[in-house]
Amino acid sequence: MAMVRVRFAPSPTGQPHIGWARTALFNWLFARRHGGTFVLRIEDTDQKRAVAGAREVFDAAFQWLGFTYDEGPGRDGGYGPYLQSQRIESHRRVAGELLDQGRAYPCFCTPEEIEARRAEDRRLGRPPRYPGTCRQLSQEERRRRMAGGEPYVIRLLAPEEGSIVVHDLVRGDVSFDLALLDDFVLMKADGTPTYNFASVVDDAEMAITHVLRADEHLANTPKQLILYQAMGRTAPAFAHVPMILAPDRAKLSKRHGATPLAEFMAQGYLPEAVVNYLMLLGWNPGGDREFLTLTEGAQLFSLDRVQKNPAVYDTQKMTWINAHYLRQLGEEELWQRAQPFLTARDLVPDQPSADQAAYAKAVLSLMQSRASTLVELAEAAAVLLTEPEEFDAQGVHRHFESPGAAGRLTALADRLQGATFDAAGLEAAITELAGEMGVARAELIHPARLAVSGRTVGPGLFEMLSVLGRERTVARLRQAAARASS
RNA sequence: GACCCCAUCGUCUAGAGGCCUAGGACGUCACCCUUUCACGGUGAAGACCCGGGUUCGAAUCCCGGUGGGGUCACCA
Repeated sequence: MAMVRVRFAPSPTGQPHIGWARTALFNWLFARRHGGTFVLRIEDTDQKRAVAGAREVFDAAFQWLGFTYDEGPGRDGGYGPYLQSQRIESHRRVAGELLDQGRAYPCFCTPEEIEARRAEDRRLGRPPRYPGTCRQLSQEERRRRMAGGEPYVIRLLAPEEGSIVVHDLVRGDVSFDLALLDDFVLMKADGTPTYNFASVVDDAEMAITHVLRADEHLANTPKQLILYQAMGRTAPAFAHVPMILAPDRAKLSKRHGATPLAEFMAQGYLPEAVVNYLMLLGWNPGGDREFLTLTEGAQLFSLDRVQKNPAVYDTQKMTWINAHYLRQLGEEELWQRAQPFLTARDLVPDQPSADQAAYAKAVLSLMQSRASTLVELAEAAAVLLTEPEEFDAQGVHRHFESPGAAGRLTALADRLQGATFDAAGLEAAITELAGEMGVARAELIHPARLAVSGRTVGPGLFEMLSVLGRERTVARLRQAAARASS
């Protein structure tokens, strides 16, 4: 295979979301797998909807995801410009050539006329189709009206019969009836290109070899194919990957289910987990693998294992994958990742001292297997990082309001004052005290957990106390004793 | 509505005519581990959309239905 060049061509509108990331990812994986180039092109043709700063937003998204484009805005590979709006000269030139060759023609119909016609078609149950009014115009009339400054669009002179086959790398051959294609618009009256036209000109000029995009574009492909024919250029290969659907099976949209990446970031998802999940949504390397890194994916990716049917995305599974990656982080790494979430909640200062950092790390490790996201981790860590304020109501009833509760807590505080503060030492001390008092260990353990954390659930008590340290432990026990029943 | 795509547990999927008594994972439910909660372990429930063919044999091939999705712009 010749040098593979793929492109990801988002419009600058809105936030990068889950579908955005999946399409970018598949393109990147394909490029890597074949030693090719992954190009980013921003389709900002529609200036009305252009959003300033899109490039920075995209770069931030790529940086978070952990992979990025080889060529694109600010990363010239000799096939620029990478902003579609900057290729306007080419769009006009090619449109002019098509006009000169008689493969396209100016159309002076007004939008109102077209719309009326379309409404009529719909009413009669006919496929809406441009009737070809301006097809018949003589060269003289065209020249005259164009020179006269009458507004016009440029339409492709599309073939009227026959069929065209898309050789799709995921779906196989898909045939379309050309009689159903009308003379679609190439250049709008304002002199800017339409999507199908700009996209084709750009792909051709950028020497794109494979177009991997979402399934929703499959129906556009015959238009693009006849455009390549009209331009006398070889079309790239196409591969339409299945769409990602919202949990209710509806198409993802800004308003519906297309969760922005920024939100996953804010919710404390790890990018490697999101990427792992996305990679396996609509593709799999065969077998039972659930965990895959970008590097592994880049070695294994192949279009013939891309699914044909759309995939509903399910946050539960992504959360599970996230929890898996979270548990695998070492203490230092965990701290690095969690720190922003801790400082955002004022659980550690912006510039923690060595002691504060060490304590936070120990707490994080303690909570690591009990959280699925960094947000959950921070919330779990808060229990030990701050003084307990609220105590679990049922726990209070059971452990603080039982007869002798205060006495047990005080006795425990007294005993732990002089205990060795590691898990083994604490266990020995508590076991011994329970024996002396003639109560089950649990009679001390449960009230103690509630006393130091305010919760009835959490890490093993001995580990928790050893992390908490003597001072905090004893203080919290005494405070709890004060409010418990004697 | 027309055109196109698709169809395996609730979800993601394995499955390329006999290996399928349809496998795995998430989720759900039990049990084990245990000082609680997680983690981990074990197990259970849970699917080939329907109907016709083809074949000795079909989840796998063909046809038809049904269902879901997409596209039908001077949006991208």
